[in-house]
Amino acid sequence: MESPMSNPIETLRERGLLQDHTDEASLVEHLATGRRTFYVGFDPTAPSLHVGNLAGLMVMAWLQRAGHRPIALAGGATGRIGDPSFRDEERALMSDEEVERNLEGIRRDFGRVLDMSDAILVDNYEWTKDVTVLEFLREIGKHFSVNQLISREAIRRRMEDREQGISYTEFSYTLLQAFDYDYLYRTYGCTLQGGGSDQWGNILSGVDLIRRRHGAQVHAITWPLVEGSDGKKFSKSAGNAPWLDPDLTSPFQYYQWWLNTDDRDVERFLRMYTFLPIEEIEEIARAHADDPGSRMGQRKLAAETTRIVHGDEGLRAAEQATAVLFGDAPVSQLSDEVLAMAFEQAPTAEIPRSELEAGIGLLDLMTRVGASKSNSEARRLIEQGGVRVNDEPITDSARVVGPQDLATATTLVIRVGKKRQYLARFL
RNA sequence: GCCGGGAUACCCAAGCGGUCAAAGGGAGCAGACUGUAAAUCUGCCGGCUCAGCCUUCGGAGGUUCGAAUCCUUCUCCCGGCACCA
Repeated sequence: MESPMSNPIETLRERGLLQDHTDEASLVEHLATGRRTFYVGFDPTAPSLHVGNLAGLMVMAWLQRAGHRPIALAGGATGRIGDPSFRDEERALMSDEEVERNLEGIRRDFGRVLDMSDAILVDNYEWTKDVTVLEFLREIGKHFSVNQLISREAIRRRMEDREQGISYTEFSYTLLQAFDYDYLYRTYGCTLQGGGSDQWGNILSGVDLIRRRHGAQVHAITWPLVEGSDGKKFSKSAGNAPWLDPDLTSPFQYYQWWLNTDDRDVERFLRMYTFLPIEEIEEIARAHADDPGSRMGQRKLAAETTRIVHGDEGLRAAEQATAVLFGDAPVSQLSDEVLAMAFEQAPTAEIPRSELEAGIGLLDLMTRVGASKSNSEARRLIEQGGVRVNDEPITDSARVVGPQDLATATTLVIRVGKKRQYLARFL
């Protein structure tokens, strides 16, 4: 923990974590003159947070380091509604069980990045579920002008889209979020809300609501929505954004994901996703530019981001697995123990030894290990020359593996392309 | 409730009786190049016991030698109108 900073806003700005904010002078002053409480909300739309949520966690961490108290809000209520902002489609409502299950995982994720001994964790379902419609309309709805709401870009876009439209439910989303801010203001003295830049409108709804109901000025900040230079690298739909939960994405896989960062994004991401001093980052960026082939920027980025989420232990495992699976040494020269370690980090399957003795079709094995979704896909990969067993390229899709193919006493490595590695262990 | 529009593979989107496992784009995957980059080029991209076969075009049924394409019906989405209050 660092000593409190007088101006965390400036820190966020130089970190590339600041997009919009309410009046800077009063916001800076506010943060400099006392320990404040702020909140950031997360929707429980998935069983874990992923790197797309990391910017928010980093902002929270910086503010926490500056001596302020974070409230992590899990959107159990709002998540049941669905935020229409900049979505082109009405979101499907999630079941209660699904929301509950997701909240569990998300709670754990906060602890990976924040110091939870000085943080508050809330679920807005708690204070929303018993509010009556009448009460809500009288106390909250009264303060909102529909004229204003429909002029908002996020909503207007949906209203103008003849194909989609917007339901009253989603239209009300911003009121609910404003209600959250109002509640946290009253209950915890929360005076700052942060969110991705798409949340700017929703956050301001809360700021306005609190001014109207309590005559108090509270604040808002947003950070930019992050995209890789190659487009939608961080979106879940791209299917490759790693989870923070090590059970869903191992530290090794997490590390590898960062290691594959585009050159153009390295410096920006070092600023956003690590706590390294700016000077050090600039130095790394310079060194990286001199010799991009060494990818020292990516290495540093991967190391730091992995450490933040998975700790020193996780980082060590990731680096060791990387050394093993991407090292120069033929896998057949590795010890069974070393491979077993990597085994913990890469996608794997355990298979009875007897099956190996009898001979297993490579297509079948690939599918079981997760290297392919189907035999057809496995066949294609082999025919395209993308598959190796240990270090041996395979071109025969009818190939059957047996005991002689083991790299070590119990393990065999299936490699697809240059980056994907799968282990099969025979016990 | 009525009228009209729509539902196609991961996403967008063609198709409108056979030549459709289904154009095109995006995403994704593999190969070449390389730095486990970027850009570019090439191939793949429903499944299978893979020169062939099987299952797909919201669900169910029907017409036809033959349907993603026609008919009936159901579900859901969108828009307009009406009704209720």
